[in-house]
Amino acid sequence: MPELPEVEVLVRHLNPLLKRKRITSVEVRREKIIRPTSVRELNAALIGAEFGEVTRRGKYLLFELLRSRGEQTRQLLGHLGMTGRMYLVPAGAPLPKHAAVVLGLGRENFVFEDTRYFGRFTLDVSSIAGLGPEPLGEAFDADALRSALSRSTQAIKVKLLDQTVVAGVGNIYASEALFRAGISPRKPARKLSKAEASALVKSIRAVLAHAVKSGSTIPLDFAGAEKKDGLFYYGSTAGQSELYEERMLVYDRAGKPCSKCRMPIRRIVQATRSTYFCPTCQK
DNA sequence: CACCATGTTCCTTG
DNA sequence: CCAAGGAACATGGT
Repeated sequence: MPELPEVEVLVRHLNPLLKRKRITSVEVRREKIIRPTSVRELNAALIGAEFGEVTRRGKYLLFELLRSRGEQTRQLLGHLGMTGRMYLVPAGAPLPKHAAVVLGLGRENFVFEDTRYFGRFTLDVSSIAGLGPEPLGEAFDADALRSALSRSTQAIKVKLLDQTVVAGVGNIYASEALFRAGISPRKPARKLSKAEASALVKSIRAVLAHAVKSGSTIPLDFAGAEKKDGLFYYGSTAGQSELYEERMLVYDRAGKPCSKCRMPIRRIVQATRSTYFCPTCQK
């Protein structure tokens, strides 16, 4: 479940679990995931290093690697793609079918599992350089958003997925934020008024902050669960899945009544991806 | 078999 | 150089 809130909750979960743990082995089962880093480079950088802080930038996870005094510290960059998960399991526990990278930490293994293998686990941190502002940070305001959109004729929904405009909004929360702001997803980005940009900034912040708070509150089913593996995933149990979906006002709700006006929610396709909105509430 | 899926990157076209 | 559109990546669910 990887947009900014899911990554943020995962980072908060992993940080205390990984801190000060020493990496004793590295097993790369899918080389694509560490690209452009080689297995040799990854081994050299990781084996013998300890984890420092785990932080987040947009949808990326950043793992600080501490080495003994005098040696340079490096960073490891993680991205969950569409289906990535990261969790700790006891050493010797069976690995899932799509385990991409496994780090040995003594009595535990740190597993990066990714069914579709769209994720990343690499020493190449260059992709964070071009990211736009953090949506929950001070730099993200109506002026910043408007100037980022000023030359774009594309629909606002499509531009919200552009990580250089704002870092961390994905397909679910883009639809949710536009609904809360009362803005049509088809509105050309550069036509947003100052008032609309201001409302959109507020709704993006609210939607993301609320999701982080909910994710942090829900007892997530991480390592230790029996049948359902240990993972980061809101929908890992039926009850939690319902809680999660209830929070969505428009996403994946085509045909269901709008929470404000009861008209049916519509699904359209923009830039090959689904958008959900209320045609009467969103102009 | 068809279509859908939380994301990014690469290629082409204008 | 830039913006925009679309395919590619890979696997699984319905």
